[in-house]
Amino acid sequence: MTETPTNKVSLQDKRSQAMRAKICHAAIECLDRLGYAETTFAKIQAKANVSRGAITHHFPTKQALVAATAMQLLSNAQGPVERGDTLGVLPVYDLIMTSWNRIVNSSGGRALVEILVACRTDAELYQLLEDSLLDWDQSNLALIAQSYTSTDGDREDTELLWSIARNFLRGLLLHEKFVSSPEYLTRMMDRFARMMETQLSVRPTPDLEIDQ
Amino acid sequence: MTETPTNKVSLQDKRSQAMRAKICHAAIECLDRLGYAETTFAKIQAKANVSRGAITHHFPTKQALVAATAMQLLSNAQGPVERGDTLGVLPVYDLIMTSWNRIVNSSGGRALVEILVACRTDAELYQLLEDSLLDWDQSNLALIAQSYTSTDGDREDTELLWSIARNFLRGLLLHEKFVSSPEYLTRMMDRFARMMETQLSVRPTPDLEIDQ
DNA sequence: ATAAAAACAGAACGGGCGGTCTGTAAACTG
DNA sequence: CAGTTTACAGACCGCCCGTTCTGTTTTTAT
Repeated sequence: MTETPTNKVSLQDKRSQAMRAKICHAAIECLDRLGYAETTFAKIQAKANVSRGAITHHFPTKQALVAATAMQLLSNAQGPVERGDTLGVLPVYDLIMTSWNRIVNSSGGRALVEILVACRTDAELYQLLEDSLLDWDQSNLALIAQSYTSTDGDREDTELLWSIARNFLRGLLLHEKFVSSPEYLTRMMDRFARMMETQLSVRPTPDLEIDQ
Repeated sequence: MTETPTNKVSLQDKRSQAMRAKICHAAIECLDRLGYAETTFAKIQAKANVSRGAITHHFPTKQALVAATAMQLLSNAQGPVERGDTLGVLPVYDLIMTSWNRIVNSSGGRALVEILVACRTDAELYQLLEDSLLDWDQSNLALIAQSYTSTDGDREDTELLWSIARNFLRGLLLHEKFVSSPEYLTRMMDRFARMMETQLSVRPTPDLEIDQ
């Protein structure tokens, strides 16, 4: 069934989704490069090369746009943790390093932090994102717990450790510009990853069913 | 001696400094409660109960005001790490807990994070604060290294560990609103503090000279 | 084919922002 | 005590922001 006769996704839906993705992509770049405050409709419009009406049509308010952008970022940030460059499960050390290099310290990761910070003081934005972020957190922890386990074998401890790692990496993002030298940041990452290695390990019996 | 003969600090200087402190204090509250973007001259003016002219007289631009606020926050955040409630040096576990409760997760700590985030994308603000923040970082690490030491006795390792702790606590601030329950946050703190306990310890020979 | 609805396009607008500018009182200087 | 400087006070302004509103084109339903 290559051709789906009863095409649920109409031509309009496709255009719509493409436009929304285009706008959100531009929003991510703006958030990363300009920060939340300077991320304005005009800037997004210019970067995405779309009209003003297109933006306001799809996103009635700025918070709605940012919330939609955040949700897209979350779904993007979900997968790559486990399947990095290699097909199998990464060693703990590499998991930390890859999370930093590919997820947190990326355009999307930095944009997400901007949004998280904005959520702290923007009640409307917070309300739009609260549920999604809690869900993401849960499923992200579950994903980790599938492939990794605390040395004491406790499921909750595994999740705690990974939560700690995530928060450390996010905090590192704020500190990055004020680190004395790039090498020092490398050493911090190395030290943290080595510390985590002593607490966390790859689950001895990997999942039998591996998708794709 | 109400009248100090060789008065280095003039009456003007006193008024000036008092006004600046008043404005910065209001700025801290605004940054904490409203975030950087919504922290505006008008809001600060209202919260501090001062005139608009007073603010613009002391701080030519918003960045200058925020930078001055940040410097005040840094000097406040420097001391309390070591001498918490007790007079002596805190155990590592308590050091972590106290740092969170009294420093990072305080009005000033949250304001500082807002400023750090703003620095990432505001070149002018970054330039004003770069040196001060690097200096603060150095002296903060030195302060810790005075009272604590890595289990392997290495000075640099001590600093790395404390840098890790600081970044974790800051990251936790971003995540705080999205934690599933307050107890979970407590458990994260406990888990992290216990992990740090295995790496860091109170220096066996405390400093002989203790100021004040 | 035709009507309705959705997807844009872009002008318009009120408000609040950061920054400037002028006026006044207090504090220093000689 | 005169004269200058500093510390405020508050009006003012241009700009840009988020939002709204009115067309125009494209898709969809009948």
